[in-house]
Amino acid sequence: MSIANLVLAELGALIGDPARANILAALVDGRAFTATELSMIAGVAPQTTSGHLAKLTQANLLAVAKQGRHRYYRLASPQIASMLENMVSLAIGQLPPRHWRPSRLDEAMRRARSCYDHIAGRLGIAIADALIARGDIVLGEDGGEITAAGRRFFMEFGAELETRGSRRPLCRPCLDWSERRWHLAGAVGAVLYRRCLDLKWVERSRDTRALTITASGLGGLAEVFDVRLAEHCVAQSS
Amino acid sequence: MSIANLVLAELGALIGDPARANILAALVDGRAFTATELSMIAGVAPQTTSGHLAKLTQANLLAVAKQGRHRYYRLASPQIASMLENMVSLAIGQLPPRHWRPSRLDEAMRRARSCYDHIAGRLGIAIADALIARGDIVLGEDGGEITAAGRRFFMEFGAELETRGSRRPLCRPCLDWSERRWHLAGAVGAVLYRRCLDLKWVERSRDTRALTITASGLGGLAEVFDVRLAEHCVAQSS
DNA sequence: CCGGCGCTACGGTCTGCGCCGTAGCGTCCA
DNA sequence: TGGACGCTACGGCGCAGACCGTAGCGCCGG
Repeated sequence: MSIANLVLAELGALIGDPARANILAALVDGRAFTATELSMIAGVAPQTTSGHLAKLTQANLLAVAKQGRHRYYRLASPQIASMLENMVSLAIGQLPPRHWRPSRLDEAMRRARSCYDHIAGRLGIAIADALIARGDIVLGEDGGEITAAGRRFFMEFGAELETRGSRRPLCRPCLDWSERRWHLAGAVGAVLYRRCLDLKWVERSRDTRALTITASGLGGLAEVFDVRLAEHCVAQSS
Repeated sequence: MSIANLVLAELGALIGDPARANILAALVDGRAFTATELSMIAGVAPQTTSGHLAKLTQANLLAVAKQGRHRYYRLASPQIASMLENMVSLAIGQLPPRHWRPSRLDEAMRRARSCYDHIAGRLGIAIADALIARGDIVLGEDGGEITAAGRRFFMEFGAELETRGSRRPLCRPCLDWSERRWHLAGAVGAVLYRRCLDLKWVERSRDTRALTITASGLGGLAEVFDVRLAEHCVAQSS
């Protein structure tokens, strides 16, 4: 059949290797890592990792930025992060229904995590729900729009929406693997995440995508988004 | 890292084999095929195909139905079709920008095709646009809703929405690989497709997912959905 | 200028798995 | 009931590719 499923097979094969899957999964939070860091993450030697990175880059899945003697690799586009989360979401769903014990990390990830450059997990969904419920955002078939009220809110909130020139979709749904629902991606998702970081409402951790909600974040989220997360939803320690 | 990216690698590896990718791509239109038919499609011997089908079934990507001495394989869920189209969409987008000559088949596929059990391509998007523009459907963050007006329209249109009991989402966006926009999936997409088939507005072809828009379909679509497809958008021959 | 470091290129090894030939089981028809 | 057909199980072949050791190329700091 046509070229389409050749491409499909190639893409699948790229994701299909455990080392490469580790690399891609590590980059889903949007951060850039050096080749050596990724080799640690992937669990293989730097030489092998280099080959993997070359393949992924040639397929335009990764973008690379030289900085001195380091090479920083990151996902080439947010859509790729969405697709990966989508695949994980579906794979977990299709998994044989053995009830695995939710690990502590998994629980933290389910609560709130970064997905490329926006927020996922229960927190991400709660924010999306709030914005939609109050009419600030309408998700359309090709990504959705921000209403006039929404623009006003974002301005008050201190989240500058850069609408000039960027061909990036303002607002796009991204399927959540833990909650099996959609959260906000696109420029809106990015600017919300950035603002929450600036306000120190959430903090990213060193080596995982899980986000911790701070005490001030708990108050702020409740006030601004009417997001009332039960106490047990906030990290106990830290 | 956690179990999530092991699952990711497994899923990728399943899709990553050319024979299996062919099989999956053939099933994306929602039809069920026998093992032998799929072996022809995949281009490998029946024994090999049998192994592939077993793997895909064990991973819950395919569902199988025995009928006499035949075994009909189909995708286990519409979400899988969405994910596959999503992957193709992204892979084509990431492709090196060599301008390939659009083949006749590709053009037919871009015009209108079936995607699992709903309509994709320019036609699918036009219908989605129309329904959203007139307020029959509002796509929400977790799939969208049908308005009261929408329910009225569907009833008049003769498309029965089965809301009882089914846990299937009524309305869900599905990314279109040719147009790079969202079209309607879920129960709404299915019932629309079914109705268009019943009305003989579109006809499926034997061995491809491309749909041909009939003359009566051209009129009906214009009348009901205000979809005005230019003449050259309708199949010249046949 | 030299040594250390990050990264990549190349060659060889080895495992995994895709593939088919043969064979066996169940189903349908004459 | 015998034979054709659809499908799957098993076993051996062969190849792609993942992996690492060695080596070479840029970039940095002293």
